[in-house]
Parts: sequence; C-alpha cells; structure tokens
Amino acid sequence: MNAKAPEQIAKAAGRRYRGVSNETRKAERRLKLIEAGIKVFGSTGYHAATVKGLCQEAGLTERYFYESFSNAEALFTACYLHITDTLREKLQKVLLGMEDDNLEQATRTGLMVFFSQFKESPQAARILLVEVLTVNRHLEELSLKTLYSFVEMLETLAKPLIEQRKDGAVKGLDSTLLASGLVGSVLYMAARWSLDGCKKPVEDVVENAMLIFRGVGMLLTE
Amino acid sequence: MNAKAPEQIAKAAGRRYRGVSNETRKAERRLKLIEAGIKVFGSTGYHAATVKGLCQEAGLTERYFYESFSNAEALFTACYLHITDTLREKLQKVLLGMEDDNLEQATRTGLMVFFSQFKESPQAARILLVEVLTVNRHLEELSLKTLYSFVEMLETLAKPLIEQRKDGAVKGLDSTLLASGLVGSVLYMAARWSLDGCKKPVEDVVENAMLIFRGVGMLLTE
DNA sequence: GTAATTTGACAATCGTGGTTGTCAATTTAA
DNA sequence: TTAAATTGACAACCACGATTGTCAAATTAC
Repeated sequence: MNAKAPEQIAKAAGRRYRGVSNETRKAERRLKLIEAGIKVFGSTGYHAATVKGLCQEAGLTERYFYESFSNAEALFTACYLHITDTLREKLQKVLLGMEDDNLEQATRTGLMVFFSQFKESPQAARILLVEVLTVNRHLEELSLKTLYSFVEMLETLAKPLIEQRKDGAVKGLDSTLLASGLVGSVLYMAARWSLDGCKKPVEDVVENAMLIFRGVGMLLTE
Repeated sequence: MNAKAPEQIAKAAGRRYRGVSNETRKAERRLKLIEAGIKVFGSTGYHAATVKGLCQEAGLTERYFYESFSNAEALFTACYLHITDTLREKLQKVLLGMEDDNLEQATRTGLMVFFSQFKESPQAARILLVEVLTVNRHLEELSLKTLYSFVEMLETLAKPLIEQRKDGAVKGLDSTLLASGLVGSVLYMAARWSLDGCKKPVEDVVENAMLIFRGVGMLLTE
C-alpha cells in the first residue's frame, strides 16, 4: 500500500512558505549548513566542532540540521564533496581548452587554479588536506581516492614524457609515486604560503612550483 | 620551610620494588605510555583514543597515566617530541659525516633515513604528519616549527646552489617555499608508498624522490 | 613477622555534547 | 477568519569518557 491519493502526494510535497517551495527551502538550508560546515570544520577543526555551533553559524536550529544530515560526519562528508567537486570542475574547465602539446602552459594554468582556490578559502584547504584524514576510515579512503584522481590527471598530462622513457633509462621510475610527490610539493607550498598570510602574489608561488615540475620534466625528456 | 630532614628526603625518594628504584620505575612507566601512545594515536588517531585504551595498551592503569601526564594531550605531545627527536638525531648523525661538496650523496642519505624510519613505524609517520595538526593550536604551531627546522636543514644543504642564483636569474625564487615543496613531495611519496604496503624497496623510492631533487638542483645550477 | 609502601582492578562522580521532544509564534491555505 | 503547516527557541534525556577515589593483594624494609 505505497500508492497515495493525489491530495496525499500534494500534502507530502509541503506548502510554500515566504514564497518558496518546500524543496527549495530545504535545499537552501542544506547549502547554508554546508557553507557553515566549511567555515567551522576548516577553522576550529572537525573534532572541536559541535552540532549547536554548526547550527548557529548557519543561522538554523538543530531541527534543520537533522533534517538534512544524520550527524556531524554526514555534514562533513557533504562539505568535503562540495569542495572537491568545485575544484575538479574548475581544473577541468581550464584544462579542456588547452593544446595537447603545450604541457608547460597546461601545468601552469592548473597550478594557478589550485593556488587561487587555496587563497580564496584556506578553510576549504584545511578540510581537503588535513581534517578529512581524521574523521573516520571511510573518509580517509575517500580522500585517498580523490588524491589519486588528481594524481591521475597529472599522469595523463605527463604521459607523453613518461612514454619516452619506457626504455628504462631512469631506473625504477614509478610514475604514480612521482606524481604523488609532485602533488605533495604543491600542497606543502600552498600550506607554507598560506601560513605566511598569502602575501606573495599567486604568480610567484606558481613560478616556484613550476621550478619543481620543470625540473622533473627536464630529467624525463633529455 | 622547604628544607626536609634526611629521612623525609629518603622517604620522598621512595623505596625499591622488584629490584628497581622509584625513579626508574616511574621512568619505565612513562616510556611504556609513550610507546603505547605512538601505537594508539598513530593507528586509531588521536581523537578516537581514550585514556583507558592507552593504559590498556601500555599494560598500566589510570593511576600511572596521571602520574606522568596530566591528560591525553600531554601524552600526545610527549609522543610527538619523542618521534621528532629520534628522527632529527638520525638525520644529523648521517649528515655530519658527509663531505660538504657532495650534495647529491648527502641528499640521498637523508632521504634513505627518512623513508626507512617511515617504513619502520607508519604510526609515527601518521602522528608526525597528520594527527599533530588536529590536537590543538599549540601542537599545530609546534609542528610548523618542526617542519620549518627540517626545511632549514634542507636550505642549509642547498645553500651553495641558491647562492649561485643570487643574480636573480630565476625570477621570484623563494628558497623557503621551494624547500617546503620538496619536503611535501617527500612526505606524499612516503604516504603513497606506505599505502601500497611499503612493498617497493626503499632504494627505489629514494631514487624517485631523487629525481625531483635533482631536477630542481639542475635548474638552479645550470 | 609486621607495618608501610606499592600496585592493580575497578567503582563513583562529573561534565560535555548529541539527539529528541515540547511549546509558542509565524505564516499559509481555504 | 481559522485550522494546519512551518519555524525558532530551548529544555530534557542520554551516552560516553575523563578524572578521582576506594580497597584488597603484592612487595618491601625492618
């Protein structure tokens, strides 16, 4: 008996309030909570956050917290996905318009996007890099998968270079390991930059990062 | 009235038990707790750890926990310092015997020490890199200082290279930023390696890391 | 041997925060 | 206008773990 009479369906859909539909209101609240989550989790840290505090930051009460999320972990997960999706989208957008043969320019652009996003929201950066590792096993694994997806982007970009080296001229070369190293270098440069208040212009930071990428590229090609 | 009669001093010193002195027993318990802390904090994470659990792992009861540490944070701090001190010692020992002019060899040796330690105790690695950032502000700052001290080691090693570049041929070069990037690359390679069960021989991992270092070195010298 | 010290096990207390429940005020649909 | 839905504020309940306290068994000093 799951079928419902028309008026029951209408009832389930809820009524408009302040001019907005039920679903829209709910979605707005959810988004507010995610934004508050990024702010709170990213500044005081996941484990110092409380449901009450998250609600206060979002300007909502507990009732609406549990409407959208079953607990703080669930909200955190939503925040994390929100951040990675946004970043991935931005990266893909700029990389799609790139020429295949201009690896240097593609790299530079990708780095620019990353560091800009980082400067824009250090809280998001902290969630992305640190907090996610300390919430639970599930999120730790998710983070590894995500990191890996970025590593793969890098490997795809650099594929031409590595192919040339299939002859084994660099003994024991492990492209995944290498790409992980490059990703790590970017993250730590961003961390240092952030600690110093992001004073140095993004362009300069990118140039320093490019030094590392170019160095590796040079060793792989010559 | 802080002066004590001789017998009171003797009393304060405690009596021997199972053949060991008071202070020694206390020190042994402290060490046991630190070792248990590294194991527990490094596997289940700082925030999932409980005092009872730490005591159980150490084979001691709460009484002795509070004898040496006022709370879990205090134990964590002691664990962290234990790890960094050990690592720093090891690094300094191998680097002291190095020739000044053989930068490549010094770097390789340093990396070897680091990756070996990492393989030996992934728990220590986790504490060093992740957990420390999520305990409290104080430890976060301590971690930054520590990281910075390693960055400085690197900068000192590489000083000759960077001096050559004082002429500004590399625009906007920032040695601290660059060194942070290199440290980050090492850490992330270690993380990836660890995730894959540390199957690949340390030597190979070091070679891949050397690729990044050598690349940077090359760009800085030529 | 005996009293004092040390240890081990564990109960008792207490504070914090997650989750649920209540009620009055606001807004809507009719 | 009026009943129903929605919202906001906040109290109530509950679970968990930190810290302290108690007591008996083991060990020592004399």
